[in-house]
Amino acid sequence: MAKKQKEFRPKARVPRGFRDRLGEELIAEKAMLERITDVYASYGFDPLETPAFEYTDALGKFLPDVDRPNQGVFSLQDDDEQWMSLRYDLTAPLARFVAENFDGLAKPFRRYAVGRVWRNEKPGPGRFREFTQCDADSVGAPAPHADTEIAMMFADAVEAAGVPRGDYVIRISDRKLMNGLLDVAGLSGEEQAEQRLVTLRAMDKLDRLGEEGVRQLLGEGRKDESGDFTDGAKLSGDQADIVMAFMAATKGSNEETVSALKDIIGASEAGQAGIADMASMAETLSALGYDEKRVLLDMSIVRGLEYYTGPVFEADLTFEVADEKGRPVRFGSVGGGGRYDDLVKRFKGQEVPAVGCSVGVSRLLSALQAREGAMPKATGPVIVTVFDKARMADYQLMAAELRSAGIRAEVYLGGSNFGKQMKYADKRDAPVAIIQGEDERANGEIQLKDLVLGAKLSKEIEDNKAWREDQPAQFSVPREKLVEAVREVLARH
RNA sequence: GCCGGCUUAGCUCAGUUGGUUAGAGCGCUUGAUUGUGGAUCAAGAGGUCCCUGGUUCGAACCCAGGAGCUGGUACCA
Repeated sequence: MAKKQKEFRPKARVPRGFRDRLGEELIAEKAMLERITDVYASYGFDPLETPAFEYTDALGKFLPDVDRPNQGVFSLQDDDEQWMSLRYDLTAPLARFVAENFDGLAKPFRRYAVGRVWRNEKPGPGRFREFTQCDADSVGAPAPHADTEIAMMFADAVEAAGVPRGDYVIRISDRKLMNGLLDVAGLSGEEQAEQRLVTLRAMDKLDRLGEEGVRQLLGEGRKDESGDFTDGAKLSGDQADIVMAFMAATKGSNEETVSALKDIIGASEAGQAGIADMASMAETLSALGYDEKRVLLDMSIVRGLEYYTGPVFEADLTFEVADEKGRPVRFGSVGGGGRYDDLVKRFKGQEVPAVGCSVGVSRLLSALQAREGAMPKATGPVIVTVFDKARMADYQLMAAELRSAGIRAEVYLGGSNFGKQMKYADKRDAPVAIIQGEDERANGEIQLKDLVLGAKLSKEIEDNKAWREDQPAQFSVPREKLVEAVREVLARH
């Protein structure tokens, strides 16, 4: 490299599907997480934290193969050649933890967890490759009572997160009901595995595609708006009728839904078991005051296909919001959960029943934000302006006094003149600026500028000169009254 | 993954039927105001016109490939 090369400048950019977050959003999310985990804790769940990485085989089905080691998950090979992956949810790590520490844990083991998870897939609106989940799970408790508790707590958590009652609904179905349906529809044979999958996926799309779209997917297939064709399940007309009737068993009342289900899939053994669990859950929930407005049996809920073995839940927002271009946005699911009796078995060989729920915090937060418009700006710190750098200690002392009184405060440490310092305070959303120049110091005083009031008054500003001379939002107080005066101004707004 | 649209200043976008110095609004910087943010006025900075290759005397514009964004769809533990 004798020749001088053009200096390499990396492009400053965030990776696809990831994002930077700051200020108000983080503060709001932290508060939301705290409210949710308070609910979990109040039900007797304890916190657990597990690492971001797990050995890939512990995580489950995504064993990296030579061709696509990162399909769905982010994976890398440790220096001992073992594959590790970033966790894609908090449930698989829980199963690993329980299996690893099984003998020492009180069963049922009840834990909640907050953590980031990563998925290596196409990002979309409101879908990122890194996001935060907030889960609670009971391990070692069989259906249906633990499931009922989770459903109830799930509703409480969504409400605590800030969704008013009536603006969400927890929809519940049961994997056993679906097995019953597949029995009755004659789809339980070995060779029909593929058809079963396609059928369940089609059912999951009822809310989005409507009856007509789902019927197409149950039959030959469906062409979407972009002209892309999706292969269908190729069911016969009779089979499709049964599936549609199953979903139509979803009534406004859980009791009616249960009774309608008996007619459709009561003939199947698996179906009966599912119906019994649903009936028990619905009855208990209703006795506890969780009626259909909060918890609704809904036969179109499918959720992930891999590990659920019993009841499955989904939390849906029922209000509509518009995006910044005025188009309606469907937020849909902001969390889910269900029963997974076989997850720990993968490690232990021994069946360990488990059930849990998960709130997608970032999604929920952006939904609430979209509805309520921009979040109220967080108030910035009090800014102590600097006139004379030689007297920095005086300014720092003022800030220190404010801090020990519990008020956020910072001394301006940039290099700019006084006008710029005011601009800085403005941009930081500071409520108050503290000013002490030569004159104030000589009198043992400081000036307080009420920036919030000033902003309000400035709406009527016409003559900048008069404005500057009057300084209506500014007043002097004795130096020793600093904290008291700031408190007073803060209390105004 | 598949199908479409888009990519020009920090942001929102105009423009060029292929021709010399590529524009606006907002924002930013500086000044009018050596000690006062938000109004007003003035000046200024800021662009590999997404990347690579091709066609052409000449490409930001046309063509091909790629990337990113976006909408739909598929998958989603």
